[in-house]
Amino acid sequence: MGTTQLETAPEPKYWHLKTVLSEALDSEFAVGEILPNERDLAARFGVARATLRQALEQLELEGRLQRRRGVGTTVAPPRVGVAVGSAQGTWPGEVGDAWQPADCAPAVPPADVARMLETSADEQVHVVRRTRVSHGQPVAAELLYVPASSVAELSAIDAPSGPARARGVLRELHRLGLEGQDRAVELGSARADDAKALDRLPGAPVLVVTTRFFAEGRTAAVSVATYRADTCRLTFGDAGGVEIHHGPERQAS
Amino acid sequence: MGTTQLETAPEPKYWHLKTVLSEALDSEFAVGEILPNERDLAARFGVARATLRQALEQLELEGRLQRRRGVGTTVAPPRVGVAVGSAQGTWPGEVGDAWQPADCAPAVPPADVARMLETSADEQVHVVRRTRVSHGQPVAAELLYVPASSVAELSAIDAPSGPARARGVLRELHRLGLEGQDRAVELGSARADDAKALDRLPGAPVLVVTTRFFAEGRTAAVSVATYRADTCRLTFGDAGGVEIHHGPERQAS
DNA sequence: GAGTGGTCTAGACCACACC
DNA sequence: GTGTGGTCTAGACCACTCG
Repeated sequence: MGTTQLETAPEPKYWHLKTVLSEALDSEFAVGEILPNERDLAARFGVARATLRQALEQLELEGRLQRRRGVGTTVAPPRVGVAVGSAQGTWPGEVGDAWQPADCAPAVPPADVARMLETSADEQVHVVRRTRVSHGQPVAAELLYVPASSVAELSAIDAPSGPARARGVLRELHRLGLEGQDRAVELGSARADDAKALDRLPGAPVLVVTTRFFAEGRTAAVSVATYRADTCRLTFGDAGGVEIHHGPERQAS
Repeated sequence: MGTTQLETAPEPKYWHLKTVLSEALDSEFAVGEILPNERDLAARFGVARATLRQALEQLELEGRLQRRRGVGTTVAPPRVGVAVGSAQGTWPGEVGDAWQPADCAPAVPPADVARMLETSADEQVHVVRRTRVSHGQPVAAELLYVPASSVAELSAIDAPSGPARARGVLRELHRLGLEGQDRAVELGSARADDAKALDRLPGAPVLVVTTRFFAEGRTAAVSVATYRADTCRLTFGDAGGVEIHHGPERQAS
């Protein structure tokens, strides 16, 4: 019989589906447009809904789609560039930083943070909650851990918690001379409280930026900021925040 | 593994399962240890395999587990800190960089890269492939795009492609004075070729680091590096690569 | 070959947004 | 209400690793 061409195509359906959808997004849909619902799309492509969802999940992970329960699936705008700090470093709350202090309360930090702060395992520190908004959307939630030793002059008259306390802690922190900082980025999944602040479901993928602030020869504060991974592109360096637009195509080739 | 009752829980099963498993990993398993297989685990927790898998996927995303087809699910070691470049910036291939040049070939860059390089949409550039190894494991794959105008003196005698060509392109690049660089980090999913280099399945979550190198008043080269998101923590700043341990890690039990 | 994780199906019900 | 995405089930078969 004729030579049958080597098939060699164990490419998963959802992967192929993702490619097809990705190309359709580029050519046939505008940003913000609503896609057909998952049941219709699955039927149209002749696959089970679960398979279709696997493709959609990948596209959402890459920031191409946005899905909202009760609403539908929409085409996401390009990721926004979010400046994550200049090389020289600044204290949280100094002029020009994009964070909005929300609250402050004493708490025992997680073990890994306590290790960086060199506090004992059960020692309370000031925890300042802040959020960051870009283009009208919340993009990040932060917990800033400040040991009492870093804000020794903090007025005992101020309220023990609340936004006023948060401002007081930041103000006292600025009295220290910032000697340097250290940053790390990794992938994580949103805890319930962060998910709420970011308007996502728990478990949503986030970029976790851990910053250590050095002053007086030790770690004076630690910031753990969680950014929405679907909508954010973190930018570093002197030109941080500059417009580097990624086209509709970045991964497929 | 006691049967938790506590209804009134709009908390999804897989989420609760993830919490239970996470705590079990902290207290009952050592790094590298093999977990029971998915069918047994699902039966033990009284859920469908798909639900159990949803919990495992999250834990893998957080770098707690490693799953390999045909082998099993193992407890992952803590993420390795990978230095992603100092603030002052260096050219790719200068002394001390952790990349291994693998290959070089001419190709037309993706549209977004072409935009940064300010080359025309169909103009070929040198594409240097490099890989990065840490602790014996491949952690990143890179494509470095170098327009011909940045390496004008490149000897026409050299081979048009291959490792020797890669070294030649890097050498010529160093003749330019590096004026600055610009970096962005975002979440992506591994293309087929990157997945192979990283020993992962296509679609695996990766951290994409895009670096723009400036020289002579323009963008002299662009690097797109994809890091394994499950095993890597990207570190920035002067103390890059320093040990900052995250998470409840357990060495042995 | 046996055992593993990866893919896929065809249903079901739930939580949420909007009318 | 209706319609959406989110969760869950109980199977099936495939691709891979290893003895």
